[in-house]
Formats: sequence, C-alpha cells, structure tokens
Amino acid sequence: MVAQGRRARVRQATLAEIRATARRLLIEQGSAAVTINAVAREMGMSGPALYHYFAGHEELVGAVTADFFRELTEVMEAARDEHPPGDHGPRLLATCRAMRTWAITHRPEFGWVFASPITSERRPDSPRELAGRDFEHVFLEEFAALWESRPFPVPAELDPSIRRQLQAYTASLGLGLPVEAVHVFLSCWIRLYGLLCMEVLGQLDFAYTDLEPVFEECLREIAPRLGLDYEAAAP
Amino acid sequence: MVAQGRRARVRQATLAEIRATARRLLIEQGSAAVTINAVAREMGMSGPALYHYFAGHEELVGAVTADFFRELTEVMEAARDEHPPGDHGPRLLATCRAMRTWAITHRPEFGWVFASPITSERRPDSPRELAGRDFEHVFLEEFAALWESRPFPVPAELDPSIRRQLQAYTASLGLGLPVEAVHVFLSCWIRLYGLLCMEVLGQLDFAYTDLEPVFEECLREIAPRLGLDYEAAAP
DNA sequence: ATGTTTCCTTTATGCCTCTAAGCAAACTTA
DNA sequence: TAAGTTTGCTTAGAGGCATAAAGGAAACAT
Repeated sequence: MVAQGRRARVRQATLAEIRATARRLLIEQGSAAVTINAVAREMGMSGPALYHYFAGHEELVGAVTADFFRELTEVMEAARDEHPPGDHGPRLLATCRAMRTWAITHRPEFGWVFASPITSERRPDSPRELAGRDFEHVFLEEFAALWESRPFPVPAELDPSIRRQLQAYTASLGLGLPVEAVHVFLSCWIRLYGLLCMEVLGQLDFAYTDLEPVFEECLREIAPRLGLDYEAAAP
Repeated sequence: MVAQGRRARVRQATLAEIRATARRLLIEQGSAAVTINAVAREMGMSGPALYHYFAGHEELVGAVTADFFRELTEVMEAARDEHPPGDHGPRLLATCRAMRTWAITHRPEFGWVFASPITSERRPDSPRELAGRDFEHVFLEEFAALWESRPFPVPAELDPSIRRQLQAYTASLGLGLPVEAVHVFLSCWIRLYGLLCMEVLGQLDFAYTDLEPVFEECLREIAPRLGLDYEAAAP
C-alpha cells in the first residue's frame, strides 16, 4: 500500500462502501437490484454521484466481481495452506473443497460471477480479468507443483485438434507443463467447475437437494487421474 | 389442433409473430434487447398493446424459452429417429450430438435457456417448465429403454445421502428404473450438460476455440458406463 | 489569498415496465 | 338488422433506470 493523503483515504473508503452496498443489495434482493441508483440511494447519495467513482454500471459490476474473485481466492489459499507445502494431493483437494464451500455459502456471489453472460468485450487488463486469473492460478500453480514433484500418467496421444488448441494455452502459462498434463488438468477442471455451476444455477434441483456427496464423488473420480490418493485426504 | 374461428387464428398468428420478433432481437442484439417495447416497436405496435398477449415481460420470456426447448427437443428426436428403434446406443449418442449441434448453432438461444438465473418462483405448470420436462424426457425415455433391453453394470452401493435423495426423484419418474441406474444417468447428464453450458457461456474460451473434440471425448468416456460401444457409433 | 481540484447536487433525456382510460372495429345476439 | 359486448389497439402517465451536463461549495495547493 502506498501512503496516501486524507483525500485519497476518504475516496478509498467511499469506493469500498459502494462495493459493499452493491454486494448487500445482490445478497438481499438479487442481481437485478444492483443498480447505480439503488446503491446511491442506500448510501444517502444521489445517483449521478456514483459516476465520480465508477464510469458506469458495467464498471461497478466488474469491480464487485473482482472482489468476489479475490475473496474466493483468499479462502482457497487459506484452506490449501493448512497442509504442508509438499503435500500437493491434500492441498489440491482442500482447494477444491474450499471453492465449493465458498460457492454454496455465497450463492448469490458465485452465481453473479459465473452466470454473468459475456456482457461486453472483456479487456484483459480489467480488475475482473486480473482477479479471475489469480483465481485460476491457485489451481494451476499447485497442479504444476504436483506435476513437478510426482508426474502422473498422461494419455499417450491426444486428439490432434485438442493438441493444437492447447499448445497456445500451454505456452501462455509458462509453467513448463507438457500439453498432455494441461489436458488432464482441464478435463478435471471442467468436471469440477461444471458441476459447481450447475449446482449454484439450480440446474440440478429437480433431483438433488444436497450435492455435497456428488461433489465428493466427483473428487474421488478425479483424484486417481492425478495420481492422488483420495482416501488419504477424505473430508 | 382444435378448429378455430378467424378471430382465434389471427390471435395465434400475432402471438407467433411476437415470439419470432423476440427471438430475432435476442439473436441480433442480445438478451438485453428483448424488451416489451422493442418487440412492439419492431412490429409497428405500441408497447402496451403486447399486454393483450402476454401478462408481462417475464411471461414473454417464458414463452420464448418454451419455444427454444420445443425446437431443441424436435431436433434431438429427429436425430434419434435416424436410427432403428432398438439401437439404443446410437440413438442416445445421436441425441447427445444433436443437442450440442443445436446449442452451438443457436448460441444465443441456448445461452438464454440455460443462463437464465432463477428469476422468480417457477410454477411447474408454466409452458417453460412443461417444455423443459419434455426435453428431459427425450433422454430419460431412451435411457430407460436401454436399461430395459440391456441393463448395464451399476455401482454396488450408493452413498446413503445420494440414495435417499434419488429415491424421491426415481419414484417421480415412474419408469421402473432402479435408483442406481438413475444415479448413473445423472452422472452422465451432469458431465455432458455441464460441459455444454461451460462452452456456451464462454467459460472455456481461455483455452479452447473448438470444443467438438472435447465433447466427443466426453461421450467416449461416458459410453462404456452405459455399456455402449462408442466406436460403433463414432461421428 | 487565490485558483484549482474534487465531490456532490439538481436538471434533463430517453429508455424501460406496467396501469388506466378510451376509441373503433368485429363479433354476438335478440 | 340494431344494439350490446368483446377484442385489439391507442395515447397518457407514473415510477424506475443509465447517463450527461451544468453548477455550487468545500477542500486543497500554491
């Protein structure tokens, strides 16, 4: 943190209050209630005043989303760090479980992050995208460390189209992972995150009321693909 | 179809035009552009006129969503019926592929159906819910027929919580399936539909540009769990 | 002490949903 | 066929939203 004058400090406080108010409205009344006007009204300000803090509704939404990403990231890192640095298996599983725990204890927030249909072109330097990448990296780094320390078996050959596509992504990661390992990582990611999204969006309510055991089953299926011992890190 | 007077016919035509206009706006300008006013304007009517056809914005959205479900259902049934009634394996795979094909050739529509956050309490007799159940049944019926004709191995024991939850759902289906089979069905469904949703919502754009081979890989992994021969029904 | 920056206000435009009142054409019925 | 009723639309209007513009007052810098 850079030292700031009083002016700057007050401004930061107001910014934080705006984001907190937006979050409260989201939780209490749903995403549609998070309007510039409503947030300002809650704070005892006039609507247009908020334009001194955010360029518009979309930027406010992006800032709040970034907050959620950061909070989720912190929670996951804390859960991960309850295990020693070398225990990549338990650390990864703890990270996954922390993600789901946060998601279901913060449904409106998680739904807001996930189910935001691509509203506009996403600039890669926006706070939202930066925080999103940090979130992604919690998994990626632990995964890469796991691969470093104890590589697991990967498919001998990949579908040519998949290989081609993943080559660019793998290179952009700069983690020295082989394409095949990245493919395994993404397969697991799709299963885990896909399940979570369906749960939070209520797409499975027709059959389930509590998806915790389904999530654990998913972890149990995924673990051996990474050479992990699920039973050794059961919940 | 019941015989109708001229009056009723004109009304049906206007209803159809409204839904078609709403769909066109969705495709051309995104979901936010589908407003009562915009639809009416496009049709050369005044806004409030639409309230003679739909009780409000939400009902219009529901009607359009039901249209999408019905169209998707028809496409899947047509693809399924290209295979003889007894060939449950190829019929199921064709149904899955038709679902994805429709989804990616109708991204706005599919995204609209899926990513509609639970906007209000859903009444189970609304057109949207009815059409949604028909869609669900295309998979369920073929799956039940497959089980009838050639039961596949199912897990010997289920997590007690999962078993308890699925008992109610299984009973409500009235298809005479065992709970274990329903569990296998839902596991496959979650993987397939979850992947599709992530694709359409752009959640995998960071790594993939074309998910067709990933989808096929998913089918290849799912098929043996249902006792199906993937290679015999490769694309 | 003066000028500038910052914060917030009110005002205004144009969009949205939805209600209400009213008119005219089309049907129904006596 | 004439009167009454239903239907399909209109305009008017209330209230909310995003956003732009203009202005006042306080805080800050010099």
